[in-house]
Amino acid sequence: METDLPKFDSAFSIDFVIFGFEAGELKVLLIERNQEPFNDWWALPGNLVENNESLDDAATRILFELTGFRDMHMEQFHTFGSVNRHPLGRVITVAYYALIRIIGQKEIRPVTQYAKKVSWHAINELPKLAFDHDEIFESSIQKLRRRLGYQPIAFELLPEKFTLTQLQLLYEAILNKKLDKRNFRKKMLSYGFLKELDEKQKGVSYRAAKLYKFDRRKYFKIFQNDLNLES
Amino acid sequence: METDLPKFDSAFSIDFVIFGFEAGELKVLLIERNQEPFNDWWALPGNLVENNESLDDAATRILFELTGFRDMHMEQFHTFGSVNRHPLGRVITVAYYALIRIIGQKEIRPVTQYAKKVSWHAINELPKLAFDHDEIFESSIQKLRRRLGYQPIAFELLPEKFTLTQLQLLYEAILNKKLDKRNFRKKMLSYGFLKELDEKQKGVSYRAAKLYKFDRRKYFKIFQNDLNLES
DNA sequence: CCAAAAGTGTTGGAGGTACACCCATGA
DNA sequence: TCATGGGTGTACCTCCAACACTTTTGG
Repeated sequence: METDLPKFDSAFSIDFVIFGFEAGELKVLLIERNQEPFNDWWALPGNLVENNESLDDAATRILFELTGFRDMHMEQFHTFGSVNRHPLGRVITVAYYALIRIIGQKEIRPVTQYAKKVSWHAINELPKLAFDHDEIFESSIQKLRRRLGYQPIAFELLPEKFTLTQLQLLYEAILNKKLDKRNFRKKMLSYGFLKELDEKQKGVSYRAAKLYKFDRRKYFKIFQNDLNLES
Repeated sequence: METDLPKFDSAFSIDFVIFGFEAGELKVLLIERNQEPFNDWWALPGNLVENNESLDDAATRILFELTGFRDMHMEQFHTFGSVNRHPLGRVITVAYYALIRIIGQKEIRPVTQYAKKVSWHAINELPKLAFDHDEIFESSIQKLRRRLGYQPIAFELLPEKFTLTQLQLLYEAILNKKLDKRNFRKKMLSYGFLKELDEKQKGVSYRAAKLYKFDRRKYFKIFQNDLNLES
């Protein structure tokens, strides 16, 4: 066991639950650890926060180092600070979720020395994770579900142009339940922030669906701010 | 300026937004600092996390030290980690809100050496706060508003026996808007988790109102778990 | 022409909103 | 008896849920 972490008796880290949506399934990016403790286990990607960077800056940097992407939607959702969550010492971790568009860019650039492999895992078939990462994941999915109700996060996971069926499948994957097709479409379109394009799906061997775009400007015009959505 | 904080170039703290409800107003407990930086400023109470305690344990301890109360409802809501949020060095703070029943126990026991005074302030008349505490407060009230919709937090702020008008005033204070009396009562009673008592308000110079109790058991029977409340 | 998914309306019920007056009590 | 808040019902409307068939397209 090596202890190459600076100030390891009291360190901050950031751990990421990185969500992607592909083939109708919600997926999470995991790394296979290349280091004790939990060598060979799957874990959420993450790293330590440097002394001269804010949490959000650290999150941006770490996500870039891990995936090669910038400007992903990300948000802090909980901080985990049990004394013994890390066997080698005290590490408090701020958990973020990130939403990325898998489509088109399947190859995540290989990562730090901490990871042997990086790969997407369907959220219904996750392996047992290292540390307290099961708990972190569980917490992330609950937050995601809740925020789906009042923030336009679904569109961060879809390609720019998408069909209503894709959107519905994504909602179903996040909420983990079936929705009624007609009701779903009616409601989504009634909001007025989906822009119908003059374009159709390509390469399918059945009737091609219309493509839509999320109109962020209209969305924010309709919901001045997030909070106006409720009561 | 003294720097008596241990490991001050990278410390954790917990800051509290402690809410109370009194005289129809939502209030927050602030301390007047007795120390540089921000000597004489009002600030949110808080303290450093020790190395051998989890965040929630630290929160419980700190809240007890500050107020003399245990078993208050409290919950972490965000972690603030700008590099320069504390002028003397890097301090990452995990913000919690706590809900306490002011009624009957107006005297908060005097506090640490960090505070000259401790007092309740109506949330609409807050002074400018030290550090980034304005931002932390703002964030807390938004979380509180949202959680009011799906968690039984109002009852943590009211005395055990309360009138429907008190409950309504509390909702109005948190949501910062007027509600319709008849609709509010109808809806609250329709949930079925308020127990009407054979008792009335005392000491008022007008018709005394019926008292109610929150029936936690029924609440959890009705809403198996928090998440079932939505969609 | 077949397989596959796209696309489309109506109805009933629940719940939300708007709204105004009489009642009970203590001073 | 008066001032103060307590307590109550109805009508409308919006939104949600349930539900099945026809259309389009590529192979």
